[in-house]
Amino acid sequence: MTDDSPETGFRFRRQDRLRSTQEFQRVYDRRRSASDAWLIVYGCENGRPYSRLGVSVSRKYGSGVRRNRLRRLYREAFRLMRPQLPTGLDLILIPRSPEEPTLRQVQESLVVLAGRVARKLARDATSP
RNA sequence: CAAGUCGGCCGGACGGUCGCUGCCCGUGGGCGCGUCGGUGUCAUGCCGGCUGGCGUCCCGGGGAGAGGAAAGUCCGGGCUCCACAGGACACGGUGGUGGGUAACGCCCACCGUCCGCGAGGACCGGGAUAGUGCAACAGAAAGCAUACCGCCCGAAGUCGGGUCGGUGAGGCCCGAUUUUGGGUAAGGGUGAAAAGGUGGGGGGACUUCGGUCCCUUAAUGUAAGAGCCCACCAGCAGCCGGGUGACCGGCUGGCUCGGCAAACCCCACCGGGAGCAAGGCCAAGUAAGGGAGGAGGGCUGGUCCGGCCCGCUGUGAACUCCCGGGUAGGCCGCUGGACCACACGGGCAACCGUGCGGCUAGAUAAAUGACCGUCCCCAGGACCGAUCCUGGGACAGAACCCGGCUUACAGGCCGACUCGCGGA
RNA sequence: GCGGGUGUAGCUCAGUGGUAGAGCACCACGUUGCCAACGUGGGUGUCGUGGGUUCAAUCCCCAUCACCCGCU
Repeated sequence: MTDDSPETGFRFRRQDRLRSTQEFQRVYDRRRSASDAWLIVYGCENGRPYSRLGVSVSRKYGSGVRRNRLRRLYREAFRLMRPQLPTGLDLILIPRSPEEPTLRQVQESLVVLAGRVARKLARDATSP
C-alpha cells in the first residue's frame, strides 16, 4: 500500500484532502479549534502518519472568484508549511474575515493555530 | 483639428522555481485479479507466456488546461426518460411586413410613427360598430351633441316709474324681476382630452338704416349673433397605378368625434411534461416491518372525453399518508460539435453552399494555481528632460452541450460615416 | 437545476391607476423645582433602481439590484 506513505516534499494530492461529509463531521464533532484575525482551524487526530486538509468557505465571503482565491491560498499555505506542521491530524480551515490575506500571513497563522490545536488534543490524550 | 454616431476586435506579454487535474508513451516499479503452460507441496505456492493480459497506485518523459461575458437564468433547441403525445376548454407566450435559422421572444432588410442639423436612434398587431369597462380634480357637459347657464322673441304675474283718465275703476308705454312657451348659429374662465387645424369672405351707389341695385370674387346667412361659405393641410371613403407584402403615390367625393386594450376581452400563431441530481450499470447494506385510509387507483401541472397500465368481495390488493430502518460509494452519460480557421461562390444583409486544414477543459469538499524577475499601460511625486521612487492594472471561475438576449467591465486597437472650423 | 415570494416613515406593517396612511418611536410647546407620565401640534417618504404604456404609475409592462423561502 502506497496510499498511506507519508509524503515528502511539497506535494499536495487528492488523498491529502478531506473529501466526504463524514470526515468533516468527525473533525467538527471533536470540537477542538483555534483562531486569529485571519483563520479558524479545527483539528482532530486521523490515525495516519500524515496530516490532511479540509477547506470550508461559505458564500458570505464573496463571489465565486473570491472564494476560489481563499481556498487556493489555504491549500498553498498548507502545501508549503507542511514540514512545520504537526502530523497525524485532520485540519479544517475556515476564513475569519472576507478580507483577502497574503500568502505569508496565512502561512504564519496556519503554523501557529495548528500547533495550538495539536497541544489541545495532546492535553486531552494525557488527561481525559 | 475638434465634437459625435455606428460596427468589429483584444481583454496584459516573456522567463524561472514549486505545485494541481485529465490524456498519450514506457521490455520502469509496487499491489490485486484472470487465463494458459511448467514445476513443487499434505496444503497455501513458485516461475514463465498471454500486442510484455486486465485494473489500480507510484516513477520518468511528452503534450493540454476557464470566459467574453463561463454570470443572471430571460427565451429557444439538441439529448434522456415518462403508461406516444388525440380532441375540447382553461392557462401561458408572441404580435408591422418579407426573409434567415434546428428553433426562438433572436438576427437581417424594408414599412410606419416619434426624436436628432446630421451620421443615426427609440417603439410596435386590430377593435373608422363584437361586447364589457375606466377617465380623479376641475368643468355646463368626459359616450346620448343633448340637456344646462347665458342670449333673443313672445305670453302671464309682481314691483317701480311715466302717461291717459275724474288724484276713481281701468288702459297704454318704459324698466327690473319671477314663471313659462319657442328659437339658439355669439359666449360659458375648465381640462390631458370638448364633433380636426390654419387663413379668408371684397368694392361702389342709393337709403325711410330694415334694405335695394350694380361691379367683382374661390367665397354669407339669420328676427339677432355662426365651424354658414371658400381655399389649403390632416383624416376618411371610392377608383386608378406601383410593390411578394407592410405600405406608398395620384384623382374624385362627403365635410368626416375621440383616448386607454403593457384594463377584461376578441383575432391569428405557438406550447405534452420533466430535467444530466435526466437516465443506465455495478458494489455495499438494512428492512422485507408497524399504523391509518382504501373498491377503485395511477399515467407532467388543471378540468372533461378518448387512450394505456395496475387492481377488483379480500388472511383486505394496487395506491396514498405517517412511523421505523438502510444508502448517499464507483463507472457510463462526458465531450467531436447546428465546432473552429482559411479560400471560393450565391445573397443588399442576416445567412447558405463547396473545398481544404485543425481538435480546442472535463473537475466532483469540485483541477486550471502560488511566488519571483523583466517589460507594457495608468495615476501621483522628484526633475527642464533622459531617468528614478511609490501605488495600481477591470468585470469575473466551466459543472450535459449548443443558439440568442440581458447585465457587469480597467485600459486599448481598427474600420466606416456625420456635423463644425481652418488650409490647399 | 427547477420554482415561488418580498422590498413603502427610524422600526413593524396597510394601501390602491388620481397629490401616500396606522401603531410605536422622534421633534416642538404646555404641565413640573427637575425627570417620567399626560395633553396639544408637527412633519418624518427619490414607495429598492432604471426605462416604457398612460393625461396621470407606489400600483400595469420590461430590465436590473438586494434579501428570503421551497423542491430535487
